[in-house]
Amino acid sequence: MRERTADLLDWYDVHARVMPWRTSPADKRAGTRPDPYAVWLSEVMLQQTTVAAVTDYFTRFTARWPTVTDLAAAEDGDVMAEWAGLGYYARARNLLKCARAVVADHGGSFPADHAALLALPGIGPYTAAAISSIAFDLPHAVLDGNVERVMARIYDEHTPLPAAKPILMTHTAALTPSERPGDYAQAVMDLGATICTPKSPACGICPWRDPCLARQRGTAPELPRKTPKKTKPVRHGTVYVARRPDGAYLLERRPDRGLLGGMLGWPGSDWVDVSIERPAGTPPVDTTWTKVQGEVRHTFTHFHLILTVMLTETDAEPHTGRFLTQAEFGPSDLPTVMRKAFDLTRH
DNA sequence: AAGTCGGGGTG
DNA sequence: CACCCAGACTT
Repeated sequence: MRERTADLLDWYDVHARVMPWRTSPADKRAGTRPDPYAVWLSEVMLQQTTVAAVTDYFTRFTARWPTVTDLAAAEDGDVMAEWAGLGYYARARNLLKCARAVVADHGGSFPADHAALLALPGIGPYTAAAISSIAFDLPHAVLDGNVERVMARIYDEHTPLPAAKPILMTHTAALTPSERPGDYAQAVMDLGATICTPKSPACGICPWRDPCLARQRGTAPELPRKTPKKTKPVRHGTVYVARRPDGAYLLERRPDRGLLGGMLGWPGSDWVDVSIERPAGTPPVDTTWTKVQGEVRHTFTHFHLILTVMLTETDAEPHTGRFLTQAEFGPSDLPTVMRKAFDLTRH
């Protein structure tokens, strides 16, 4: 299989997808080097997130903060607001920590060293290997969901994930070339995203069609095997949307730890598993509240949520949170579940 | 090893 | 509806 790496790189030379953060093989041959800041920022955004969802966020971030030094100097709230809607908000908090560590400890340049990268906040095994190989041409192997699927298929590996990870890592590490390790990594991921897809893989046009054991044995569509997941429970809660006559809204900053950490949100009850009656919590302002018609339905990683939305217009002093003026806040600054609650009040 | 942590696209 | 995704971090 080792000699097949060249076939994949040849395929990548022709079929590499164009992305705003990517340096094409042709540009690299002409002497262009990838920007480690762009590689890092894109790889963090791409953690468990699709290319389509990331593209606009990447463009806005690099326009607003062109270098890691610019980002390190940004206000926390501005970065969280710019990240709003992309999800996994710990990434945004760690993004700032990492940028500030690069400035404070590495002179404002990302270290060209796998161990040093791995020590930075928000950079785990995948992202450290991705930056090492893509930005610095260091021969480290990346193992993401795409690579797992491609390796499980070409080696017809039936051990279920995540137990199979070490085996699959051994396979892709053995295939990673000392020349163009970053292009190899991106090529396998492109292959997984466009040809070796989870369902109905396009084996007929795959550059690894001939050596692929799963294609030979007809097992490709059922690989990789995974240990079954638990079903998501349903939780209920209530949020309170208070609007002041001047158009300001009552919001609170959620604690850094936990769900939607560091993001703005509406005050409200805890979110609890299905109960006899829905949790109402304590209204943040003593006034008359009106139940908004309908409800908010939203699904997080490990539970479904149904929210009751209460609405009022008041200029009374709140017990919690702070009224943010129209200049200080827009609905796009909110995580999606909170934006859904806002939208419900506007119907 | 298992649980926490978003959101959108796909079938 | 469930599944998938260029995973990291905590316990």
